Amino acid sequence: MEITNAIASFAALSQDTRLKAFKLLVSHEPEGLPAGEIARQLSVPHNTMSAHLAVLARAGWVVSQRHSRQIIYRASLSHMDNVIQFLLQDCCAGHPELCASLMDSLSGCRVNESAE
Amino acid sequence: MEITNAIASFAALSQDTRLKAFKLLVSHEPEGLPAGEIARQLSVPHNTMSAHLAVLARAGWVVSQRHSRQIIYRASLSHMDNVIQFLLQDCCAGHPELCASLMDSLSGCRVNESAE
DNA sequence: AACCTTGTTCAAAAAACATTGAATTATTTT
DNA sequence: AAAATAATTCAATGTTTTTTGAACAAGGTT
Repeated sequence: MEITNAIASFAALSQDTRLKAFKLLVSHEPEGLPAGEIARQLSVPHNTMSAHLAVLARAGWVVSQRHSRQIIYRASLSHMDNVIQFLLQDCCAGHPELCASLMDSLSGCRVNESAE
Repeated sequence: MEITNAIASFAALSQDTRLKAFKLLVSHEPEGLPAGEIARQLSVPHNTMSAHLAVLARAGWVVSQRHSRQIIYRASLSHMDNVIQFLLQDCCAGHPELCASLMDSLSGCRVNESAE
């Protein structure tokens, strides 16, 4: 991930409505939600929400797909992965102990692993 | 991590000079760097850099400590851990497969692990 | 075709943020 | 105690972002 991309990604999540919208979409994976439903749930006017969703989409956090009259938004988990990788980049190299601690915190999610 | 805190954290990294400064500090762990040296390496005026470092510190990305005339800044790896946990929060629960892929990408950093 | 629903785009005003010259604080050296 | 060094704070300016009423576009329904 380029630094320009990372800046846009962080900027996108640095706003209350957008961060909430993204979290909402993460918790509604993989079905997604229509734009209007997101606006309703967050009590934000439609056009305001639309502008925020456009920012999230431009940054890569969400993807959208028209489904008859509605436009369904979904969180992009792979983008989240990319951003986390960007943060960890120059870190793991010199400091594997941070990665180890992160892996510990993630260990509750382990799936398809033989050893516990 | 509270959402207010997360917003401030993302806002702090959504600016070119600050993101570069943080990355620079990450790659200089655990010694850290004095404020002036950071400004010099990024070709930014001292006072501008000072303002940016204050934002990073307020958000929790960096910590500082006076050392005679200089103020040494260090990246806070634990804060980075917290932010990543915040992002993964409502995600792992329903979708362990993302965590699995993340763990795969982190596997190169494994340390103190018996099985490869 | 007229109408309703769902969403986006436009434009203009308000609010928040970035930048930097000048002044200030803290520490060491002479 | 004066000077030099390292860094922060202040204040003013310019830039960007956020918000929202109004207009527009696309897709269905009657």
